[in-house]
Amino acid sequence: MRTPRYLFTGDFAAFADYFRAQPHQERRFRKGDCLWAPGQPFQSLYYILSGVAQTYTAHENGRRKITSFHGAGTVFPGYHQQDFRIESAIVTVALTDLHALEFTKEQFRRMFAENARLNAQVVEWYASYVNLLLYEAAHQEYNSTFLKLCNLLYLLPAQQAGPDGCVVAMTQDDLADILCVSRVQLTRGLSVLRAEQIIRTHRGRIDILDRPALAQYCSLETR
Amino acid sequence: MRTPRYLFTGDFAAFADYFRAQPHQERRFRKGDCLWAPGQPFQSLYYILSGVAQTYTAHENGRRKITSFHGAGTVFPGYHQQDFRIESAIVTVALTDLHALEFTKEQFRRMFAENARLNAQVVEWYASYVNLLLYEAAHQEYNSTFLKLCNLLYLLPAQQAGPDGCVVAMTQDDLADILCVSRVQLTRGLSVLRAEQIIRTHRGRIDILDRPALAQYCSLETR
DNA sequence: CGACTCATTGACGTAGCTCAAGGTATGTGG
DNA sequence: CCACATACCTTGAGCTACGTCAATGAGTCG
Repeated sequence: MRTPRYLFTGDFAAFADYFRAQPHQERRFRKGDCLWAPGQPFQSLYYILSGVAQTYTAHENGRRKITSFHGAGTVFPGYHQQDFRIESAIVTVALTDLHALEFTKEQFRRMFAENARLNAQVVEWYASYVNLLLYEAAHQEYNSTFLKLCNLLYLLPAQQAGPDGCVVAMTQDDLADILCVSRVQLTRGLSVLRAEQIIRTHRGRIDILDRPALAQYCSLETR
Repeated sequence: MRTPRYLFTGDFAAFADYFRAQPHQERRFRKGDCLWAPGQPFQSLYYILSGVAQTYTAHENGRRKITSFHGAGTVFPGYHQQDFRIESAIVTVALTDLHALEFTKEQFRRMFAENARLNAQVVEWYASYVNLLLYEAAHQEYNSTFLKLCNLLYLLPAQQAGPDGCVVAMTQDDLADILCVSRVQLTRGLSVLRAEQIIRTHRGRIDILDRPALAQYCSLETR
């Protein structure tokens, strides 16, 4: 049974050749670029060939919530026809140089209509995104900051995880923006884990030294 | 541009005859029944003919988060093939007597594969659910309890809203479980709105007397 | 080597939680 | 129709987790 993931990669890898053969525009973004101008509903979809992007929602009070990360072999944002109010607050920014194929909604609609395997995969991708959001809205919501943090550190490197020695390469500011907690409170949680030799902290990076011990702190829903 | 909705109705109304003509099992639930035994991943999907169901996620600490409501003309849960860990914590309970068509995942898969209009609608439904969850996880997360409450009261009757005189028929306990706040704190918010003649409170019911005044309190994302 | 970003820790204020007590509708059985 | 039980609602008091503000230290880069 699948646990939530924050980094999406490879979901649409099987469609790489198909996508290249369809009408599209090839796009290259520099580290730090936005994939589209913020402030309006989605116009286009991107199939990422290489690089990683980060998606966050800007709040009118100035804060932001980082929702997810999107790497090679995935399509973002999710395909749909309706326009939602909240889309104008969603920003997707390249964390590295990024190479992608851009499709208009209409181009994607045509592929969706003609390719049954593709539309089945779109639905699976949505289900997976709903799973992440449900985990955050329904489960993490009731957890203390410290438990939220342990859960996040456990889930983030899940796809690459060995028994020990995995790495979370992210600033504490960004971790705080994923959990919607203050950077200060996040640091306090990290110091507890550091004191117990479960993690080592660095500038822009956290090493997870003892994943089994970390798992002990996590909620049942997470392990 | 669409704002989030908590009550899903009619999304699949156009498919009523189609669903009836496909292999299924007809089911009737009494008020208070669960649509499926909690504790395992989804096995079946339900097309609701009449009645309303409530979906919530049980937290291991004993609390629960009410996610959404599902009325006539909708399918729940969303169709997909993967099994997610969190599904075992999701409960859907009939709030009224309820009449539905039950489909196995396999039966639904066949309809999904053969009916292009249906699979397009499944995607639109998912997009709409993601919109609700993003609103809660990314926007409401940063709002104070009072602002959360105003936003909720504004959105709940949105589909039936006249300029004034609409009604939220729900106990304060349930409202608190939607927002993941304590019942006590919710009551305090209601007393503020009551003092300003914006609402009137009753047992199991809230009348919204002055919707424009309520809107003044809501966040930009909500109006 | 200076400037900038990122990380850490302490002091303090407050929103929201828990506990507790009492009030008010609604339903039920005699 | 009344007595009683059972929700549901309201308000107060005290505690605490977490946010803000502030000062300082530690990596990294041009």
